[in-house]
Amino acid sequence: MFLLPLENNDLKPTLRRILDTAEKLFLSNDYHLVSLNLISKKAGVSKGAIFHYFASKEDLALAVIKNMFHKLDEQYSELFEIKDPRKALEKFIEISLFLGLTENGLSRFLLQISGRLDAEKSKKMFQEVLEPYLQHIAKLFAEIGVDHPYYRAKLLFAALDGIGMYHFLERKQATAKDIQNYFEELVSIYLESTNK
Amino acid sequence: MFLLPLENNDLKPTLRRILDTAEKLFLSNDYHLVSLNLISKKAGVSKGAIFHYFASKEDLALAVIKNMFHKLDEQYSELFEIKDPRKALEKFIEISLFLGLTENGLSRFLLQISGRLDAEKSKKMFQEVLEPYLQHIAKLFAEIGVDHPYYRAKLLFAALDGIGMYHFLERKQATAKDIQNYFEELVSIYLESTNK
Amino acid sequence: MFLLPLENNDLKPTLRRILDTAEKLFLSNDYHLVSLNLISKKAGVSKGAIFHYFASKEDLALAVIKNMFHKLDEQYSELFEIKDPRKALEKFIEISLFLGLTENGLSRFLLQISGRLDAEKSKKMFQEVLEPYLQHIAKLFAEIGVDHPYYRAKLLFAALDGIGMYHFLERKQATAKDIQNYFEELVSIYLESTNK
Amino acid sequence: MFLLPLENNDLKPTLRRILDTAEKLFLSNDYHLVSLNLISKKAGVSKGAIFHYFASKEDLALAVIKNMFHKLDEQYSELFEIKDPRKALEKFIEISLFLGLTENGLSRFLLQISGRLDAEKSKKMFQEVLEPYLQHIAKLFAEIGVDHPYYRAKLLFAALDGIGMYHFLERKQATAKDIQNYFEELVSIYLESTNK
DNA sequence: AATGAATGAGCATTCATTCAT
DNA sequence: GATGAATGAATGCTCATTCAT
Repeated sequence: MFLLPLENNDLKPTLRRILDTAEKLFLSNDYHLVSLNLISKKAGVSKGAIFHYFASKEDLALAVIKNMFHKLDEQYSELFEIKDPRKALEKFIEISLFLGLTENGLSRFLLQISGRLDAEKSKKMFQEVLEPYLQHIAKLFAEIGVDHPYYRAKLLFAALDGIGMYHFLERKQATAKDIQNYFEELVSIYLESTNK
Repeated sequence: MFLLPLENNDLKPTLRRILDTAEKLFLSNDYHLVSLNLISKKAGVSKGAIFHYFASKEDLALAVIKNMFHKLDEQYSELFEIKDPRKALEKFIEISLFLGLTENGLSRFLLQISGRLDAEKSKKMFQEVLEPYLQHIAKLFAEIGVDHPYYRAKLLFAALDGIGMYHFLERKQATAKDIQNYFEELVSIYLESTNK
Repeated sequence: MFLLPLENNDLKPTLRRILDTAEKLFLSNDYHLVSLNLISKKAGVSKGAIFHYFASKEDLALAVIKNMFHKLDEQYSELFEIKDPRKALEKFIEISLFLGLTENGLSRFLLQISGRLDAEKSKKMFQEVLEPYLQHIAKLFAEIGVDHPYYRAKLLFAALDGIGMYHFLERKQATAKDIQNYFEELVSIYLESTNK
Repeated sequence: MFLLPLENNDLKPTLRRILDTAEKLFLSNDYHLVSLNLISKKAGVSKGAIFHYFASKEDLALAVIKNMFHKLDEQYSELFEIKDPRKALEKFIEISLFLGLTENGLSRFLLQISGRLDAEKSKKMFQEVLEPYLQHIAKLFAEIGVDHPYYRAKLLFAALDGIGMYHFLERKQATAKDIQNYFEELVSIYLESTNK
């Protein structure tokens, strides 16, 4: 959708295992608790192999983030085929809620990595991986006549990310009922309150 | 407001200095980068003194969180005097936006500590420090006739926390104009779309 | 003689052991082959203890160097009581030959540490530990009427250090005969060729 | 002059590049900072290629040393044509001063490699690369009637090497004036004080 | 002959924690 | 109450070396 396609199939098996293992571990644990030792052990490769492919742990983390957004692109690809902006936004909320509440580590991971980057790099990461999504959703909000479409898009993203975080804090798996209720509320308030 | 009062004045100066220093450092830096060594140096107390008052670093972090929410209580205390629920919610959004966008470290810190706690402890922390606020805001939403007041309250909190996080990722200080726009959108989204 | 006295007796036993062990190891082995692991093991202290006293391996190495020059000061202290500059120079050569040929690692160690320091620090180290000696010897050469006393002092130091290095390369312990011959040559050429 | 001729032209380009790159890097950096990775990258050959030609890093370093002394032979070759031993020695001092003060890495490199070799190998290296030069200069000293020609030769070498080392420590580029003064002093010290 | 992926031992350093004083 | 010396496990990272191709 927004990022260049990544030929996952071409990756060397060792690299493949490193990326997959790192992703799984980074998403569900604090960055500092995921040591390269742990990754190498779980991935069944030597620690040296990690450094053969990545210059540093930070580099690996960044690669994992990009890789994840590539995968997200596929999940969101069906949005493009929806012509009606209101329907497209509903679909976006539906997909995001599902992704955010089932696999809630991405925002947390992003936040933590950002805390280790300098301003320049963090901004760059934001613009590379998040801004394209934001722009797209803002355009849809503009089409349905929202006053500040970019601000509203950001608030929607914030709410979606935030909800995942709250469930993480509560250690409460969202039920189908929860998701249904969030969905109804979100659609009701973010999409219906347009023509003020 | 929601938490037991803490007799700050009674605190021993050493303890006082530890808590204040730890708070300042934890809020603006990654948990792992704030070593007890650093805290003890900046606070001008010995490392041993920290362990005299807290059983572990985690314990200190938890104490800092509680202490911060006590201070937040004061900031939100004026909410109580507002009778009109709609006005009270507007005030809440206004205060939270200001706090969240000027000093955005709290949610990040909470999230990071949570990542180090087991399910039981994280849930307990959530219920002690966040749930009371959520309940209060949910009650206000109920008063203005919202369908799922608790879900809406959570979505509002999520949006407010999330916005701070996005500005952190972007490394972009929110301008007065930004805050104004967020405020208008939030009010429009969360307060105007009541009577469906 | 040139450096402030160091109250060795006041040193904590742990620090004492670290310094002594590091000195012994650094003087007879390549810097990189002397790991902190090795030092801590041979000294019978924990690795952490080293970092309790020194911020880095480089810091420890620098401390060892200063410590050694303090000890050298004691060896050279008798020079001060000699009034006749020619006799003083002879004594200096005698002491230096003995020290340089029996314990020949100092120059090598100095050279290697210097290679790891930036220009500023290396120059500073030179001026702190070597320059005072050079100045003193240059003054003695001036007194006996040498044309370029500072250059000659440096050449004498260079010859004395260099001889130690050559014996190190040859792995040849200098015999009493060797020392006697070097002494005669040095005195003959550096002290007799004055009045050109 | 002293070493067997090396048919540089016959060397395979890969080997040629490895040797040249390694020499440049070893002469200006600490042995441990010059990794095979670095050499292979700078030389534009694979790491495996290095191991194709040399059994180990140490082996490569030794080869570089031999190669360098072959090149030095060319620099000193004009000495042979000088019949007057005093003139030959002056020429030797002049060349050595120039080489030692402009490119002072050789002695340091030799010393460092020696620190990693066992006694046997270091002695062998000394005898192969340095001893021939020493013998030659000692013979010249003998011709001008010096008492201990071999000791004096060694002291001259030591002074020449040592001077380079001092300039390295001081991080002070020798000026034309410095070289002139050193030259005058060295001639005065080592050549004028013959007839005791 | 030459590549470069992969290894694993080793390194300097960090840090929460303990404990004698 | 308070100090700070001492510990030792763990971490990110380097690097010479091996080996299948």
